[in-house]
Amino acid sequence: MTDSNPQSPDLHGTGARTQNNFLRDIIAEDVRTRKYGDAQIQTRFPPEPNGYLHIGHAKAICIDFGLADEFGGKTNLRFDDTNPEKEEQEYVDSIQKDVRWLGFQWERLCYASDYFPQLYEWALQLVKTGKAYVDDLSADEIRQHRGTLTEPGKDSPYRTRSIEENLDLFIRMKQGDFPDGSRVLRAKIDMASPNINMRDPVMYRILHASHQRTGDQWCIYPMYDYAHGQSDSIERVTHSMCTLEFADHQPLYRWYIEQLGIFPTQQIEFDRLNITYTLLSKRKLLQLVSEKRVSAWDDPRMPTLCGLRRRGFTPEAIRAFCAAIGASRTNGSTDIEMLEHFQRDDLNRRASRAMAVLHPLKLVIDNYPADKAEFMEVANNPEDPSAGTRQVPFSRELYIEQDDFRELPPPKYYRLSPGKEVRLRNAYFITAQSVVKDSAGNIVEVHCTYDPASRGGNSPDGRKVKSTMHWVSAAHAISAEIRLYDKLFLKPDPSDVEEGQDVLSNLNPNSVEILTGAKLEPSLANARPGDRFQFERVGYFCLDPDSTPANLVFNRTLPLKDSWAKEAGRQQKGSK
RNA sequence: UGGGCGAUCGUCUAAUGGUAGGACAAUGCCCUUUGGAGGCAUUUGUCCAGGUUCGAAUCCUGGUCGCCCAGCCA
Repeated sequence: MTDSNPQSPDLHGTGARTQNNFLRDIIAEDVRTRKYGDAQIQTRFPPEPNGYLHIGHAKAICIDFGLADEFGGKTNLRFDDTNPEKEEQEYVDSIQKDVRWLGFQWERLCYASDYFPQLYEWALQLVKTGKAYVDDLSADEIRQHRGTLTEPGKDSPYRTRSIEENLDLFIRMKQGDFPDGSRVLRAKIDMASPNINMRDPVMYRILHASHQRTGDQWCIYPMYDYAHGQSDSIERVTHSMCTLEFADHQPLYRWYIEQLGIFPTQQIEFDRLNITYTLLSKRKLLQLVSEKRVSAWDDPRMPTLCGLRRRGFTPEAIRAFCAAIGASRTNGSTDIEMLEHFQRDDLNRRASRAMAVLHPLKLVIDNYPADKAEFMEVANNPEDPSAGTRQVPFSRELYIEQDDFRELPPPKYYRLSPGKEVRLRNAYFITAQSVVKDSAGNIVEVHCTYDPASRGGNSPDGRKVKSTMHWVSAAHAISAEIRLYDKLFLKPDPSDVEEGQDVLSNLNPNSVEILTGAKLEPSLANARPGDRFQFERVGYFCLDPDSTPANLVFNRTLPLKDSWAKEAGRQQKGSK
């Protein structure tokens, strides 16, 4: 951090420094010049309740809530519920839950539907001042009249209707005199505008649909473009942050606000979040769910907040990630490693350690008494002494990881092999002596001897070992189901598909692997759903809600970084 | 080929006419009772061409490339 690169303080207790960005600059300047007088900074997070929130929304939430908070302002949660055909209460509920889980509290809970009466009054006003008209053209005809990107549109034949007729027709639209799709209310702006959004945009459509909040009270519904800017204005939102694709709509929002003479909210657009190997489109995520390519919205492979939560991700890590990526107006794609880094960083500091053997291999200590068992004192988190210690049982027969033994060790393999001495973490030094194989030649047991003087993991003679391995006592171990998750998509850009294919063709067929024979240290029997652990030398895991005392289920949040895997990969590559 | 927006290490992002910096990733070394974590070091960048200026990532001109817009979706 240098003087020429000032950064904001650590705002959310995430430990991550927040990058300066142009949004903060704009707000800071508006505060400095007292653009809004004594009024506080007001922002809003405006989701449509038509799906579950994902990590892309987390970025927007952190911007909307974070920036307001930084300048002593407030943020409303507003549901942009103007399309009853796609919206559901289930989504309204999940969105509130996810925003809270992320760690934010809204000032007011609002709904665009709360403004339907006001919006209707304003529409009446625009009709009366000749700024809006009822169009009888069909959707198809309206499209044909709209022109193209390079050609201007043509006026609708109904554009010159009298104010009286427009008023009568619009009122009757609202009364339910007409069927769906028969007419719309349009703003009278400019069919030749180079900005297509200004070519007499539709304000209201007839929809005899029941709305999740207003029921059958309305049969005309405002378009998003007619509702959004005014909703911001009603809430006296000072800074309305949204994604880049809405930049073209700004002139329209301003037009409505000017015609109506209401509070002018300032809209500022920033770039949408993209992450490699990840799909961030509500429509496509809905497709994954409805076509059962994943188990549900909260499938741990989903980038939804509920999916990430179930996977074991923490709100602190997601906030730190969002702070680190900042915001700009550049289209790009953030490496998934960045997200994973902040999650590992958080869990490394906070997660309790435990020993778990995913692929068990029996280890027998020949010179350890068969009837003996002792308890080893083990640190719950070496990064955090205040996390305390626990007692872990040790006995003659243990399980170790299959990967931790090689009869013929490759170069730079430091783990157990015949004649080699290693340390069992927090226990003893052992030396491999022999193996037992089944009829197929598979190693089913490794026999070793231990050094009783090395209890706790150090030899009094100062002898060093190259490797430390985790273990669980066979007699005391508990079993669990382990779900190993990997990337849902094969390509960095999932939408990079062959002609005629869709994103589903890029689905990773091995995005989940279920292990049923894992052996865990007994303390893990007390875990509760949502509890997160680091299984030492393996990765971060989280107890799944599917878990029962009789069948524990752990989700792998992320594997630990594994420099041996990298070395082994290098060796394999080199030998080809 | 209309309009809008943009282009800085491999990736994300700072520098607002004055030393191109940080994070992720990568590489090497050190350390380690997790081949984890940590420490140190290193590599890589201003889209191109002109111009203005003592000085340009920043300002100007002209290109190039990318994204968004033709829902009665949001």
